[in-house]
Amino acid sequence: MRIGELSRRTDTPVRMLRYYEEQGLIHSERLPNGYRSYEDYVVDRVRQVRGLLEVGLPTRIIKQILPCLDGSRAIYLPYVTPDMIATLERERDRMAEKIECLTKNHRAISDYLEAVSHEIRAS
Amino acid sequence: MRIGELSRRTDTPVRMLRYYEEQGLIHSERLPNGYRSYEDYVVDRVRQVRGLLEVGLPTRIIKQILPCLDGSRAIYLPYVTPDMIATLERERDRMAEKIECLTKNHRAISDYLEAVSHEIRAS
DNA sequence: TCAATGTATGACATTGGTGTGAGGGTCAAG
DNA sequence: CTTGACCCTCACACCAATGTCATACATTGA
Repeated sequence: MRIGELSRRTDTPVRMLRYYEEQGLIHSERLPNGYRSYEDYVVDRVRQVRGLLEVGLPTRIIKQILPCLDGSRAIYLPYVTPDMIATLERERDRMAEKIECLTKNHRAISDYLEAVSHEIRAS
Repeated sequence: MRIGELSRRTDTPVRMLRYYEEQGLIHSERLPNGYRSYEDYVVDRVRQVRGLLEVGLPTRIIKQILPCLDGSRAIYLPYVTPDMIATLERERDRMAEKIECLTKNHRAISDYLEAVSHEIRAS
């Protein structure tokens, strides 16, 4: 598919798709006329990238961890450096912290909204 | 306590503490000499603010939801506008999405690291 | 008293993710 | 052949969070 369709299917500005490519997060072939052409799987990848960006990971880190999140991972095992492992462990721990933070605040907001809705019903 | 101690206890640059105050996220009294003076509870608040910033919430939103996360919340109930409720619901839902995304990727990284460590032990 | 440390304000710079627009090709439908 | 929709690259602008620096006052200990 071309960039417009990818943009629609991922609800992502075309500008950003080019940017993600520039940052090495997604890949495209080129049609004879120079247009970018994407494989289907890129749709999912873009969604994943956007999710990770939303939770505060910079593209630099996303680029590093993406290959490990790709399903058929056995291929990558031989290439893993200790450095890479350290990065992954760090990010894994940071993610755990974030999950904890989000969960706590999510519950607090939910409880609050719950209380408010009771209040309204009572008045 | 003064700003230096707060900085140490929250592991936050002094610069940022002043910024958070400017954004209305924390509050300080002033000592006779003009120095900022903080209550103990501000330590926790700063940590909460940093956590929320880390997971991608902008200060504008944090400022809105913080009052609802303060424990003694009954006081705030009468002041809640429908507008505010809408904001809270939106943020609650966005948080849920983020938790899902993080959980998924956290597990993927964990699994990957697990696989790698087995590989290493086997070789 | 002097030096060191902490604090205040204000200004400017940087960074990363975005928005936006200029200027120009491609191509299919009318 | 022209129009309109889509694509290209490049450049400049923007915003929020953060870093850094300059200048100056306060406090404390040698």
